[in-house]
Amino acid sequence: MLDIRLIRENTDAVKQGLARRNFDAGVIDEVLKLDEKYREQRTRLEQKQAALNAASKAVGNWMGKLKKDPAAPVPKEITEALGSTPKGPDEAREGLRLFGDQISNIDRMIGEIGVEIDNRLRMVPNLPSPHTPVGKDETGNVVRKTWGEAPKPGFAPKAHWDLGKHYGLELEVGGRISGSGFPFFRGPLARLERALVNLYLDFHTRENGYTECWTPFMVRRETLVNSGQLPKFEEEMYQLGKGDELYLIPTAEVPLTSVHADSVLDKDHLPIRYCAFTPCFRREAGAAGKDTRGILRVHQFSKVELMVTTTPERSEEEHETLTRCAERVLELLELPYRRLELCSGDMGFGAQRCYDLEVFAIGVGKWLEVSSCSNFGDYQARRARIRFKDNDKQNKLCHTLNGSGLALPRVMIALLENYQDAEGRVRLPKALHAYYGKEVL
RNA sequence: GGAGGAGUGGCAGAGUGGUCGAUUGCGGCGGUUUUGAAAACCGCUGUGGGCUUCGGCUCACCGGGGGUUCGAAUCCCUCCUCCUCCGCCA
Repeated sequence: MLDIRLIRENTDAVKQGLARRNFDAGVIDEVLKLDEKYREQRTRLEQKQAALNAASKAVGNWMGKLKKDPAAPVPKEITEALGSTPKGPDEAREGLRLFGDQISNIDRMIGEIGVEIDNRLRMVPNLPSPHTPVGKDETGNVVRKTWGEAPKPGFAPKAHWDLGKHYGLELEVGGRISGSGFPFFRGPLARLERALVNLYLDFHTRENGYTECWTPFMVRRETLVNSGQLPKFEEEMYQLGKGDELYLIPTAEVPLTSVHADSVLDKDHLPIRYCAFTPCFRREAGAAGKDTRGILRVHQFSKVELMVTTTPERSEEEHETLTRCAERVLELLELPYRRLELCSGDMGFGAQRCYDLEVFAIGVGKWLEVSSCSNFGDYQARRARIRFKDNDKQNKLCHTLNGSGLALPRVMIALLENYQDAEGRVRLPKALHAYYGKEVL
């Protein structure tokens, strides 16, 4: 979430940033009003609390003295807290009890205001970086680079949903078992899935210095709040019932971001780079009917995720590096792609800057998003309390970044469609030969 | 699933109702000593928030939440996590 102090002190800049995201900044004024009230009451509470603490301490001393001298005077702390002089210790205790109740009431009220502020703040997206192009929606995205050429076969290329039938793409089976959007692969595609995962992980761990992680696929609600999926995207999430209160992860970003939640990291250990293979579960609630043929958009898919925790000074640089790591996978697979820089209006909730990688698949004739590389700045770190000890010995918030490296289904689509020949054979790129065990699918 | 035990500052580990935000050790920082280093000795060393005349003042935090009490690390309830043993099962 955003820094309340930033909102307080740079209100206009915050509002302008949010406006670039088409976010109604009205909630900012509400937050500011609540914040003012919060601080006002907090000061009041602390004064009373201090008086009570002093008086409570004095009670102990006083009782000790009373044992030796029944005429020991009432300590001034008690008189000050109560606003009057009690006749004896019993009256003092009774008075302090009431005083304490009063304090709890204020405390409760402050707590409620705090929750109100938090709830609102959690719904406010991150501010776009100054580098982020300004735009309303996906039409404002900017193509930063294009790599490779889409093959131009001398025949009409088939889409993967037709081609895939020969290689074990059995959507009806998945549908029967679980429902639509849960693909079932038998034989070649199942093996290709495994080959791709291995290639990705080997590449990122051996060449790019990422540490491989294996994470839980179900997480607590709190974990989703840390990385920003909740409370905003409740309807996207699969949740387990029967009192388990667990959610299926929509991406490995979720568990990976929480690895260092609530900790102060050693600056010398940064940046920390993790990669993890996990299945991802998404309801895709908002995207009904859009690009759903074949395995273009599914409820369960595999992905290798890259995640970096670093210092603010390094995050821009790490963002470029991370994006390059994802791009190089596409280059290894010799698939044509382009890098889009998302504009302010199209960026994900927590991102301050984001690149999407899209691969071109000739069967469907479309650019398909296979990776989204985001720099979250300190937005996630603030929620998850991920900090580092800086040279000046201050604890500061880390910056977090992540990106897919890569998502499987759409890469499979591109492999099938771009590498097909007139007879429907699919010749695999060199990098996959050893992993797949054959040169053709 | 059953029975026990434990969660305290960067780490280790005291503390069972008041003067404890917390003894001590290690680590870290600064200093004395030394040609330099080590050793020894001395001092400092948690986090988050509010107020501030920027000198400070103050509140909260001993796994999370709630309660008892004038007062809780300490007592009670509850949840979470870890460990040990038993059972069951990949």
